[in-house]
Amino acid sequence: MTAAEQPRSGAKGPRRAVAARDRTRQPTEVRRRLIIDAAVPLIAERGYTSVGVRDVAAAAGVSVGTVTYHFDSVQEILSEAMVLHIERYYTALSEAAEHATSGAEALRLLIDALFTDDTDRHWRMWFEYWHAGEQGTDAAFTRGQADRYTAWHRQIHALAERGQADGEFSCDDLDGFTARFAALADGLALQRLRQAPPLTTQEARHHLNQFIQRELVPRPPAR
Amino acid sequence: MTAAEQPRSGAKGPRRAVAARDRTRQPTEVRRRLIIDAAVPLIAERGYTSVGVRDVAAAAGVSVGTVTYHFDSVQEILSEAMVLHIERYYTALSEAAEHATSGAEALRLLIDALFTDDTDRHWRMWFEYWHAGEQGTDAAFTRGQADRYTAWHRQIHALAERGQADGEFSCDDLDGFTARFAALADGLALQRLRQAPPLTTQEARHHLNQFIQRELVPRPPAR
Amino acid sequence: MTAAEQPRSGAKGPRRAVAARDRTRQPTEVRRRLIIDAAVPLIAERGYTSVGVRDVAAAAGVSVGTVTYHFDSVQEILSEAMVLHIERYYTALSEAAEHATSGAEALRLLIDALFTDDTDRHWRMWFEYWHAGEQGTDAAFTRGQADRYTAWHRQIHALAERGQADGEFSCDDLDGFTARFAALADGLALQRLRQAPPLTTQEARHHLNQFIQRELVPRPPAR
Amino acid sequence: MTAAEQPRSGAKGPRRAVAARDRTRQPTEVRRRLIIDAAVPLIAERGYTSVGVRDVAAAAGVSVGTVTYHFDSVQEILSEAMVLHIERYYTALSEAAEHATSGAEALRLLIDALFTDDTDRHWRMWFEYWHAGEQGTDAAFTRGQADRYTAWHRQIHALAERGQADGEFSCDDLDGFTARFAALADGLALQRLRQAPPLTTQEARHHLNQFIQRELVPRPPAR
DNA sequence: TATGAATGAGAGTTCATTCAT
DNA sequence: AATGAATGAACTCTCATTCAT
Repeated sequence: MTAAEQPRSGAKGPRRAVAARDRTRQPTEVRRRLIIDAAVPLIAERGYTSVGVRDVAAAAGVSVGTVTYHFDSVQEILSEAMVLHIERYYTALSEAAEHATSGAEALRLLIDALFTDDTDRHWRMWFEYWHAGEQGTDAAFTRGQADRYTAWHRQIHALAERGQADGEFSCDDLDGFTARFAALADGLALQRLRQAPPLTTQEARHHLNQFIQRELVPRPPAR
Repeated sequence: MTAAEQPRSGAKGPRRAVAARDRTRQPTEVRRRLIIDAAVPLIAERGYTSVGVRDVAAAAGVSVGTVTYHFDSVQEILSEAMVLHIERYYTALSEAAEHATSGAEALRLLIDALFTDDTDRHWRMWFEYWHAGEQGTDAAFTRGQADRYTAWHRQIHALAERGQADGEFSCDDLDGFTARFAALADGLALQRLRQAPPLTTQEARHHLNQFIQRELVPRPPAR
Repeated sequence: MTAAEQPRSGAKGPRRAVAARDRTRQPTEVRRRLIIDAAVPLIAERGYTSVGVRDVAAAAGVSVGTVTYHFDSVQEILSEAMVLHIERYYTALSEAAEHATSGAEALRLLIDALFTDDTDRHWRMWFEYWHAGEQGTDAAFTRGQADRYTAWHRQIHALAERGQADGEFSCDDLDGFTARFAALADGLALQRLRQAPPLTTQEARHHLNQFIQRELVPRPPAR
Repeated sequence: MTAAEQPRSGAKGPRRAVAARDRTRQPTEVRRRLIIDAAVPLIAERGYTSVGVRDVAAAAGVSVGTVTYHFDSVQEILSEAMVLHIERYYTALSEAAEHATSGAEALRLLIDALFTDDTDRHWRMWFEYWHAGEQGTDAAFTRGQADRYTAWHRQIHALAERGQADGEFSCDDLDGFTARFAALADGLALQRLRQAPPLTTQEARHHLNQFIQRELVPRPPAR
């Protein structure tokens, strides 16, 4: 899934691709997608500021010319790669929550999906995405970020609302809960990625569960 | 407010240090410090990946040669600048908490100091620092980050412990509280810096206060 | 403190310049001039669109980094090189005319200086300069061109006026004469550079002399 | 007026031919001509060094592949486009002169046709053509240029000769007159295209008419 | 005949680092 | 200690050309 390893052997010479290059032709949309897919792990591993067209080209198994033929700039590639990955992640989270039979269970499933052993790269990417918005990027990118943030908040909000509507628990400040939940998740991810020793996924989930227990007061099932 | 820009209107050729005449000699440590101080605002504003030796030199009013004379690499300058700034910030937070007469008040003061109108640059720097650890940086830097994180946690822990010892409130999981508090603070800062509209400082403080109210159960003063 | 030293030792082929490069240091203004001087013949021979930084660097005996250190862009180098050369040429023409004792003689000397065996490169450069103004270049460049054109016309005009004032010849339309003289000179240069067989310098001068004979009616010396 | 621009608003990825659907097949000669015709205005507007295969393809409404299928190189396209345009122009000039009933009138008509409000693009193209011969171009191109120059001179020469044969005026040096006339026309065109303020078409014609008045001494109609 | 994806050499530019002064 | 000219590797991007379809 990650790979994209390029032998890139000792090859000092003309730096040809390994064997006689495939030179397989792909419709633009397909090739674009292949390139973006190849860029995702690079960004997750090295950080978007350290990824260049040559890296992407090598990872995608095409020439630099091919990369620049399909994209207007590196920025475009990196942005699309980050966005693609982020959206994939959120889609996965949504799906996890959809299987629930109640709001409370949905939140629990969401928490379980938020921190597993292979969500680290997602979080890494998420913070790369976050950091990329800091400067230099255009308005569209920034707006996209804000939109994604909003959508994520809305999803949390909806689940909490559903639980409340179903009478599972009560909460006097749904918006506040949402903001705190989202913030806590982000902050725990930071701890997992930076602290030594890192927060375990289990601990991260535990903290979130503790949190909702305190914020969402369980209501006794209607008699 | 910070700027340090070079007017450089119609000028051609290489940029030069602003004041070339006052070639004041400074003891190494003094000069190092002056340079680092000049680098701090640059990083906060542009991000550390966008700050070069020339920028630092210009901001410090010295030549590039002077900068590289005192430092082994750009990395060194940027690392030290970030560390310096972070430590300053935490020192300020500590001092804010020290004026308290009780653990509970100390936590409140800490929260007040965490989000004010001029803590944005500190948070920005904090996330730059955080992001810088992602890759490329050496072990020492990474260790320093972890240490700083630990120290910050210890401080929160100590305040909570103090409150508990004084019987102000009770908490059955001080370590857990600490982790969640730190995470929540980081996550709220992320929201403040990226969301549209941004979280206000007031809201951020409110969320933290709500959080400790729920986590630290107040105990009636001993009769 | 930070280290992060890159060994960088094993460097396979550092690809140093041929011999131990001089690495002679020059004040910016001197180096700029050396580079521009090196660029002039390149432009005259290959045309300004075919001259790149690497060519200029090689011709000037410095590295590309040195070239870009002293100039903001290739455009800047090429523009300055063309301007420098053009101005040198016109200065030479002015000096040639200055030695004359009368307006009529001045015009003859001017014509002699306009077409000699080593004015071809000047004309070539002139047309490069002319062509460079066609598009893409900024307003300052275009204005400079117009100014230079005007100055050249003024010079011709002044000489003709002097001859008329001295009673050497009469001309009822000095401005018209000027425009035609300048145009004829340019047009003859075009023929010299492109026609097969090329117009000889002698022929070019002859045409100009014929022209002034027809335009400037000699007046019998006052009796 | 010419444009041929691609709207290409927010589009990402490679540019495509405008109308991809009407993949009409054309005999080689027809397609070549269509492509060359499309290239002409591009050269006149941007200069031949700024015109690429993609531009030509877009302007011709075909793919890059089609362009390179019909031509061996960009140079070939641009050369042919310039030649085509130049020849068209000279043909128009010839026709203008043909309607005359005498050599003198023919010259006047020629002058009128040389500078009108829509000859600017022709002159621009002419100088592009001229400049293109400077370097890089092959022998055939250079020879073609010389031939065209010669033909143009021959035409002027013929008209002057006719006038002289008809006894309209006398000229003791027809070759010299021809060279000067051609040179003057070129030089005036340069002034029109570069001077600020530009020479008006009226002035340009006036200068040429003045010139022939001085060079071709009118002879009283035979009694 | 026509297409357009693929290529790679080469362009201009940036910039951390070196080092003679 | 301080300077700033010099360096060259590495970057992104352009573009004529190739070629499978």
